[in-house]
Amino acid sequence: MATETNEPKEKSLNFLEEIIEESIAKGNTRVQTRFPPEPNGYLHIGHAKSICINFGLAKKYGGKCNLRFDDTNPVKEDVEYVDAIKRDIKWLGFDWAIERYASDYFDQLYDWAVALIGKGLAYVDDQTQEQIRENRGTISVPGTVSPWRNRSVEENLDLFMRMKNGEFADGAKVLRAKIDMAHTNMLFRDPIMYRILHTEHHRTGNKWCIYPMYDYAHGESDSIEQITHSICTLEFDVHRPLYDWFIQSLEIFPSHQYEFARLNLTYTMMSKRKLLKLVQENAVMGWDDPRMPTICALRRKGYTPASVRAFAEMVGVAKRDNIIDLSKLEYCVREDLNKIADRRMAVLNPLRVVITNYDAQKTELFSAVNNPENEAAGTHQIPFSQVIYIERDDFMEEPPKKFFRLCPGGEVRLRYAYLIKCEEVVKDAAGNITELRCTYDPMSGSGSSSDGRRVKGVIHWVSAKDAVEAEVRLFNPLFTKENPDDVAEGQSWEDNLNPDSMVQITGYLEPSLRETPIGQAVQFERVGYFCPDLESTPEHLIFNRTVTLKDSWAKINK
RNA sequence: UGAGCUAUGGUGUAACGGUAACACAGCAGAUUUUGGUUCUGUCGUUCCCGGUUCGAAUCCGGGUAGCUCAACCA
Repeated sequence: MATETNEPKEKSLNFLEEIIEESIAKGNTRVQTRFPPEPNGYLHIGHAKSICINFGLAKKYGGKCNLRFDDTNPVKEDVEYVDAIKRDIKWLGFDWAIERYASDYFDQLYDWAVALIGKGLAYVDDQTQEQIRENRGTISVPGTVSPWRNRSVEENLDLFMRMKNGEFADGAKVLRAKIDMAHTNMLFRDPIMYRILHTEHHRTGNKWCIYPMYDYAHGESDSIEQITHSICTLEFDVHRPLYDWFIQSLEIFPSHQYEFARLNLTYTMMSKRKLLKLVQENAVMGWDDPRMPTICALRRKGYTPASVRAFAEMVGVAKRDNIIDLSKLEYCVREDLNKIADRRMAVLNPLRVVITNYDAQKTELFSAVNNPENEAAGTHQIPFSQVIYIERDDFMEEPPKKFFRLCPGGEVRLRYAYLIKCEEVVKDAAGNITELRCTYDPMSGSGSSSDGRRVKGVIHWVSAKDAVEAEVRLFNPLFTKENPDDVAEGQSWEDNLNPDSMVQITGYLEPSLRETPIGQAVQFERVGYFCPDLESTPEHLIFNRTVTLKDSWAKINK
């Protein structure tokens, strides 16, 4: 009886899940991943994808995901970033098995370097940075061997120890792996393992003046933590052979690296280095400026963690370069907010309306549902009086044929309140509309009308004397270029900055909006989703636009 | 001009030799106390050329295009 078509369709696996399931099939049932940020900046939506992948995979296969800070370069790193990163991961809804730092492994890493020297696989090089660069060759021409490459094990051991002891200045010497200066993979041309940096480290202080490079530290850290699946982005693909080389040379736990394509979003800059520059040059208000793609900025704008997770799920995981429509992210946010956000009325571009046959002294309260999609959300009261504001866009003196809202002689429903009819348009000397004079149907309060007529147009409004004035910020993409990361040579991001990325206006809000908690988005009817800003106070409300509604009425104008 | 990675609708992601699917965007319509939400319909010669096969997005050969790599960054 049960037909095949009714069977729930099995969700297909992404390539990482396939790799894991294959290894499980071979008997390797343990799954251990890690999320390894460098604490040199704030996490952004691209990291959110990586977090969802790493924590998601671990959860799906009954494994664990570690948080490991890749803090091998003290000149760029800071505890400020460590704290922010932890906060953002938690906000996204994930928790790590253990928290580690590459710097926890500095002693072990040093011992392993000594072992590699002992095996004749590493040597101390006295060449200058420039000489090393020149002798590395290029992509098509082989490198040149260092004159120091054949030092004895004893001499290397002695020199490396003295490097550690602080006998040499920054840049005087480096420790290099001895591999192949003619290798087609540039990373195999005797990669640098340690450099001298007389810099205080945010965790180890002044204990070390030599610091391991990424290639030497990362795989080993994975190995120490017995990571089974070390997942990173595509640009690390060329590093994998070196990752394997160190692990094999050291004969330690064989972690493996797998690469996926990083997330790109239209009109969004994703390069951490460039984002830092935006902050440093005050092009934005800070890392959590609502125009930034950082997780803390999304939080400030009122995005929900669930919507970001849904987005990560929706974009999938693959190995080809991609650029995802920003509309996809916004869809995920709206989808979530549609279900949970309360509706409120707010007028952002006010037009004064006087209801001539309504008692000037009177105030009525109308009951409005908080969320038509969720009855349990309840209702709230909205004051109504003789003078109200409506949206300027909701009135047209000469309406096109399919315009359903207010026009001279026309009638609309004020949401939750009366039907009103426009009797007169008041203009100033310059011909600008300054006020509408309308009459209302006293019998139309509960959704009915005195004679059973119905109108097609329903508009939002606020009572002028009860309205709360608030700063409302409308955010648009920071960049006009579809892919701002991809700037031409010699061109800077400034050329692509959108001058209208932030528009600040004064809005008139219904009084209940005073009680909206910071960071919680509500829907302003027909306008979009907004949430109170961090800097909002009861005396001075600031609302940020979270995301717009689908703007289907705009096309009626064109 | 070396090596590696990747090619499926406007954008993403599936299909694992058997009639190319899902989502977003777009377009059209229905419902609606907001034109939102919800619902329905619609949109493709799988980068190219050749081969294997009854049958190819999938396998093989050869092209082409895009991306990555020449920090004492990660």
